[in-house]
Amino acid sequence: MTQAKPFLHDRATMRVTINDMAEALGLTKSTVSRALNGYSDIAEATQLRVKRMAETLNYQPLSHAQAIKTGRTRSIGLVLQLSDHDAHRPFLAEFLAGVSRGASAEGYTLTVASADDEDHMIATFQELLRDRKADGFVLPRAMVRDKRVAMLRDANVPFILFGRQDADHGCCWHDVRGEDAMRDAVLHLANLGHERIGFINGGTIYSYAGLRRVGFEAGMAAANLRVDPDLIDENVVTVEQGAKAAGKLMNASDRPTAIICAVDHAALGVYRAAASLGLEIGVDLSVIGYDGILEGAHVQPQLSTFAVDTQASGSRLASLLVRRIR
Amino acid sequence: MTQAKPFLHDRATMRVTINDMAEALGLTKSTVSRALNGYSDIAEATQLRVKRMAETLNYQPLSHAQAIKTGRTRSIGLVLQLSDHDAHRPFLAEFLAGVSRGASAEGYTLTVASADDEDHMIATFQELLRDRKADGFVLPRAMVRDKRVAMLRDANVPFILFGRQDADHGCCWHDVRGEDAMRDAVLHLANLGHERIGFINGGTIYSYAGLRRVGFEAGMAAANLRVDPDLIDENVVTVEQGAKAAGKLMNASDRPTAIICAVDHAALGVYRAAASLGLEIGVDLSVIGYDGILEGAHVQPQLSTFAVDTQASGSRLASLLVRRIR
DNA sequence: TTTCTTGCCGAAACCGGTTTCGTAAAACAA
DNA sequence: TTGTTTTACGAAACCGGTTTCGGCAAGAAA
Repeated sequence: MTQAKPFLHDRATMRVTINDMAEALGLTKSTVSRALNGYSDIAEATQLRVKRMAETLNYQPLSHAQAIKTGRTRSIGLVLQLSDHDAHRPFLAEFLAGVSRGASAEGYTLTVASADDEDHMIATFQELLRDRKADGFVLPRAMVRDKRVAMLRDANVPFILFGRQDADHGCCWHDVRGEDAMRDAVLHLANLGHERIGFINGGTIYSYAGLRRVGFEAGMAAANLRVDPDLIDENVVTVEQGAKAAGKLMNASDRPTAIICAVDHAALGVYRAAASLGLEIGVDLSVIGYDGILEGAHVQPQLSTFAVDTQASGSRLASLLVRRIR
Repeated sequence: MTQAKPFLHDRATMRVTINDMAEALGLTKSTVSRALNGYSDIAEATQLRVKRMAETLNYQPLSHAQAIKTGRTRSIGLVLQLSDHDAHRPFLAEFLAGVSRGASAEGYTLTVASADDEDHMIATFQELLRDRKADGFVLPRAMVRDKRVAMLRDANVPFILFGRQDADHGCCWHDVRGEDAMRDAVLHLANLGHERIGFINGGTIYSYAGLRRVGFEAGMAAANLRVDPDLIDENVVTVEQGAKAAGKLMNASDRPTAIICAVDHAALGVYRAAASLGLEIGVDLSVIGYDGILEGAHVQPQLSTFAVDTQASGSRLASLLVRRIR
């Protein structure tokens, strides 16, 4: 009259536990555990037998059951900065998709949190760590002086930056070489005969801005062109700011014939400014952006830009981080 | 010669455990646990004492330590559909930020995964459940026939839809009333004297499309206007599709003087089509969109649209789900 | 008073893993 | 053959919680 496991299908079609494994193999769970973790005091043959059984039974140890002893959850964390009104939001989706896919390819999951400001972000990190919600972190949008980096390094927590951290900070990063793009943009324009080339940079608190400026200057040097400080503006990331910056540049005694923008949204602002000045893009003024935002395809003429595969970067980042954690 | 807790600050500044609590209070950990969980067999006074101590010691039970017994991790899941090439990606960032903030306000965390297609998505759900990575799910972009809903309901897992599920499915949802917006749009245009009003709807596999069509038709009825099938197109979500659809509508024997789009990107397509037909938006043809995408502000004339607070929705959704889980 | 409840808490088992320790059998040395 | 290492596994403790069960003391009923 015994009823076998009544609510078997209630939620998650009843997991296979390590005890099931032990029973099926005629071993103790300690042996099973050590076999799966490759301890050397378990016979090679036994390890194989156990692993094969895990395969057929589709056994996967419960990550948080392990976590209580090991401290590691097999999950990586990512904290969104809400107040960050930068124009890059659209990419965040791509990026997250990439990170999550990269993580899951490594058997990890992605935990996403959000913070209002920098201090709240630090607190969020600490909470996540205290509650063991993340073994390591992906830090999008590396900054020149990055509080997150300082905190995590002090706490000895693995992390990886997206966008470089300058110089000797000795932490791990992955990035797309935006400076090369800037350099190529300059050379391309120079080849077309442009000599007065302006540069509208992004937010200088972020590492990428410094790098892209270096790239721009390198291009100018390579093309034997003088860098005119009047033709450079920084900290512009929105369309509005871009329009304003373009207005300033076009006000220079010797107008630029081309403008390179570190950020596509700024480039769209240049379009707008050009329109109000009665200038035709592509004729009176050339513009090159960077990012590959969708809006760029819907303006006339289509914006020349460098498309970046954010998703691939995210995925890459995740697997690098996981390897770092191990 | 004993060294007290050597690596105390190694990672997460050493958590307070339930044992610390028990010791500090002079109680057993079982009493502490039950006190915190409000068991009635613990004296009121004791419960208070324990809770206060938890406050001062900043004690928070480790969610995955609880999970191993209770099965619940205090985390909600969200699976991204990667193949979903819809134009709404930009909103995903907002949405995620909202969900994560809503979750953390309830003491929950957000686990994000991704899937390539619908089948993979189901598998992802099951894996997440099997590994107890999520106690419940937020399902963005409700579909008319939603496999996710079927699966999760069968498995008896709590979830909540964003965008409605039609009729009697008896599952929980939260949404923004897009149909009212469509209705208002029609009435607004009718007030301006428009009689030939076209409607370009979104993807009919999603619930929102049906609703918005209903809203459009309601508006037409309220304005005493006839709905002309030739002035309706569906399943258009990209700019390109929008341009094509607009071309079709403008080819009708009796051209529309206004077009309402269920999706902003489609509206941008209408702009494009109008340009190639030599029509001026706002003069020869009126357009109203829905979503409030940023690009809408950068076209001439600015797109009339309904801005949606996706982040607030996400946050709302998360707290509703958490309450459902409890 | 004695007995029966009831209230309140401790002891102990348990969840699904990991890790330390001990030990029988096998392998090697003497 | 005997003594000594290894090898390979089992037993048991542990991680940080939850939950069942049992029992003592105080209050109520007899």
